[in-house]
Amino acid sequence: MSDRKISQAVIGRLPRYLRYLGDLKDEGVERVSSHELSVRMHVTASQIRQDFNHFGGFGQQGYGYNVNYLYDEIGKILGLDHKHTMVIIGAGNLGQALANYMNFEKRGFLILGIYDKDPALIGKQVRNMEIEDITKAADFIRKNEIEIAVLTLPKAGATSVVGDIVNSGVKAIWNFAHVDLDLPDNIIVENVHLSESLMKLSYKLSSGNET
Amino acid sequence: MSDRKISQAVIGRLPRYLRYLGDLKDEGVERVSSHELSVRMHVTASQIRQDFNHFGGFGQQGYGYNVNYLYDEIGKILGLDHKHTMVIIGAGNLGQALANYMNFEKRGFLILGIYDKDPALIGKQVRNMEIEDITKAADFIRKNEIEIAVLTLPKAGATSVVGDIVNSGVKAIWNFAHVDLDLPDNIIVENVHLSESLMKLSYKLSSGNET
DNA sequence: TGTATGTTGTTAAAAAATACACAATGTAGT
DNA sequence: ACTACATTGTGTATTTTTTAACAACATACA
Repeated sequence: MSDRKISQAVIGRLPRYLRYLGDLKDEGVERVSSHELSVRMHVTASQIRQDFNHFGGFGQQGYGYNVNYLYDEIGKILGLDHKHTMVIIGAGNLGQALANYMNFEKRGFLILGIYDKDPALIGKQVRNMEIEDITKAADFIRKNEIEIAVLTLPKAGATSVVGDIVNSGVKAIWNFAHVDLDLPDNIIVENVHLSESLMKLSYKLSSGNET
Repeated sequence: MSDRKISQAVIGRLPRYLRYLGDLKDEGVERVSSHELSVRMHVTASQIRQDFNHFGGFGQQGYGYNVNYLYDEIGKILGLDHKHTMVIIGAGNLGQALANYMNFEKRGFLILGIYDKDPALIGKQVRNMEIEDITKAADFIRKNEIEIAVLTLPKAGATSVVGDIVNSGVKAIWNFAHVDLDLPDNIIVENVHLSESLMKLSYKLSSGNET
């Protein structure tokens, strides 16, 4: 119960629950108990129940959870029950890779534009789109009420471009640039810092050897 | 002090400290106090001091921290004071994008091979490498004592390939596939689940609107 | 219908992470 | 050398997160 602020930790676990429930669905499993799920996922059953209870509790005593129902409910919580529109800002290697990645579309994330400032890239075909001049991005976002801007630019470019993008009314930024964007509170930011992930890996490599 | 197990939370913050210290270096700043840093980074000064103290404390009372020294020390903790070797398993869009991403090399992460099973990709030039048949990967890892395998494969491919890779003596896996790899304890795994990141973004979009 | 069993939702306890507070100690200026 | 000031390292308190425990309730079978 309670609509109190859900902690980041809980939210961060939801996509993983969804993935395992998807697997169960594919296996044709109809019901699952928190205990069974805990064994599969290597977490405690208690945590699973606590997590689900933040949203009201989806189970039934003596029965467990209905896999399909739970899958749908978590999907709704994560906003996967409706479409989201995105544009990619920065058509370098990573930007193009994301544009080509089909799975986002399956989940309802539609990529409607890809932009760059490099004249050598503008006009190039990527999947079903043509890379356009980055100066046209803000206008496109405004006209089409795009929700999400994906920032796949080098550090320097990111900070200079982000102002225009934000002013165009975009609601969220999926940020792959190596900077912490300083944005108004109403703009949602989700960072993906690949190099930080790699450094964590490197830490584990180095610290593990000492033992 | 103390070499007790450092929590994931602390380790996860180190790369960000490093980034800000790098910025300070670039600005020519010689010393910084935990308070100054806390203002820049939007965290508490207390947390900064606590974090650094896990590794012995790098500061001086009445003075603060020497930027260059602290930068180097954190770099060492993260294992950035020596080179790391990697191969990329899966030469799709993402694999190629990572291969082309120069910044890893600057940090000492050397990409020495890229592999795929798709005959249409094998032989293709990516940066300074040629995509090779995935069946050759394990041998190359063994001979060259490669530390890190980057897994940029679809789900199905990942699970079938990972056994050979692990047997070849690789120490760590940087996993971009949408699976939780079930591996021996001595293998280090760092996951990058892009779709989970996007779902978190989506959650924030959906939950924010209700308020 | 009744009883044994299974499993949740939820309360309570334990553990972990974060923030506070300050003595100890160094700096810098006179 | 002395004093005023700055800032760390660290012990303690607070908050958050995780785990354990169990009453309440549904199921399933006799």
